[in-house]
Amino acid sequence: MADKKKIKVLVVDDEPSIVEILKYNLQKEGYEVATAEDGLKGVKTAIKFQPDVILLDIMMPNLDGVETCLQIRQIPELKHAFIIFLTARSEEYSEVAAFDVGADDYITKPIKPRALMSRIAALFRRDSKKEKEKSHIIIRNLNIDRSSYTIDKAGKTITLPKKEFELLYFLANNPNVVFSRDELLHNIWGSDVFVLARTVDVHIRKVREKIGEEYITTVKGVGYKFELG
Amino acid sequence: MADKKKIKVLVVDDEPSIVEILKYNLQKEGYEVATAEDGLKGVKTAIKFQPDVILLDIMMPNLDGVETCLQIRQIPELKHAFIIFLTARSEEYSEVAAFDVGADDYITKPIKPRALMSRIAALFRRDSKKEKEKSHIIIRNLNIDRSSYTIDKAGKTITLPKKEFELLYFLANNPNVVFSRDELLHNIWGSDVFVLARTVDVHIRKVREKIGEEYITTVKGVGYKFELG
DNA sequence: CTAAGTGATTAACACTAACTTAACAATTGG
DNA sequence: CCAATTGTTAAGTTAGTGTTAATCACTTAG
Repeated sequence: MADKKKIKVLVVDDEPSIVEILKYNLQKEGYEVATAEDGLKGVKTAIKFQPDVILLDIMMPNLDGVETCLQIRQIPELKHAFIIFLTARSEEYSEVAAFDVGADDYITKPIKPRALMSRIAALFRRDSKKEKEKSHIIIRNLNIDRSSYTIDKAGKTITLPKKEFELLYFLANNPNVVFSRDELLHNIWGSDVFVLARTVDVHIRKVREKIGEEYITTVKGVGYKFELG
Repeated sequence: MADKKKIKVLVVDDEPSIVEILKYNLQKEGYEVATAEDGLKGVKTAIKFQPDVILLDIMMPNLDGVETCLQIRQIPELKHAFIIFLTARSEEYSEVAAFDVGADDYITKPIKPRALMSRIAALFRRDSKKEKEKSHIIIRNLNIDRSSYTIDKAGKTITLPKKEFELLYFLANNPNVVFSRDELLHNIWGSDVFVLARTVDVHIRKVREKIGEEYITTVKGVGYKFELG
């Protein structure tokens, strides 16, 4: 949950309807979207926008997809952007040419938004197994297990709701460090969520209720910390 | 699962003679073989060919083995491919770097084809053993049998449809680990199928209906897990 | 070939835990 | 002692899940 950073997608297509459909769906999924209507503008926009993913129509005025891709691949900052071609039909020619110029994937029209969304999501999915292995803290007599959202304490297993768990997990990961309510909100809720700072208090209260009062201490005027020793 | 299907091996090396030797030997052993002459082409070929094993020369033009490996590991469909590095001499550096970027094994030149063949074979023997051992799980009072898609519970035998069974089977194989709907979709449905995440809910519902409510628990905002204890 | 059946997926609506807010009580430190 | 800060409780709201049913794709029986 730490990476709240929005993934940027650039859509380059000369058909406004397709651009709109893609833009709508991408934004709905939480991506930051920029668009361009031809290859030339696509390259310019890419330089400024620094996208993580570029969707390129093959057939466009000014610069076609293949040429555009070539140019984009010249730009050092965009070398590692993921380029996906959109092709009208599965022309064997296009497919081969696309990979030759450095495309990473291609999709044939008509585009099924859901399939495309899930394909893009897959690109950025982290290896969940590895993540899960790392996510286990043993501190004092608590056994905090991220993979199951549970706390083991003296043989008893307690399951916490998401926010409560994240809160305890975050504090336990940084023991003896005091965090203000705002810092906690920023780290756990994310930077684009606006809730009252005192909401934290209520969650602290519930965590204390469930695991005991002796772990999280209040530093008046500052915030909370996980107590070691 | 893919017992009968040919195992696909991709050889990436810039020395044609080595490529030929490996190709010949691999084909003789019954593998399906593709080749590429540098890292860049290797990545592209890997995407199309979807190999199970990738043999990567460390020193190559365009992209060296380490970089190639990194790129390949980015691709979701190739995350679980076995990557074996081929190194000129046993350079300490190479070995460390190779494993750091996600290599599964490495072999020093000069290559002895027979040794390599048996090592590749071993990879899949190991894997298939795991599969076989786990084709039958006994957990809590459930007796989950993959070969017949049935669950035995207190003497009663319940047969589940495929998806429902796979879902229960997967969760039971990783007890106490919470999986998001997306993770379940990718692990059970596969990475190239696009269904709504909430489809999982319906299957969960049906499994619960058939085996009882006490096994699979919901972690709200996260996903589902198989409950132990 | 059609009918009936099974399973998968989607969509719609119902429901509830979790989250947020607000209001008031308790406590802390100056 | 009093102002500020935090604790606590409870009520309101929402997001997430449960559940049912309709639809679709496939298979099977007649």
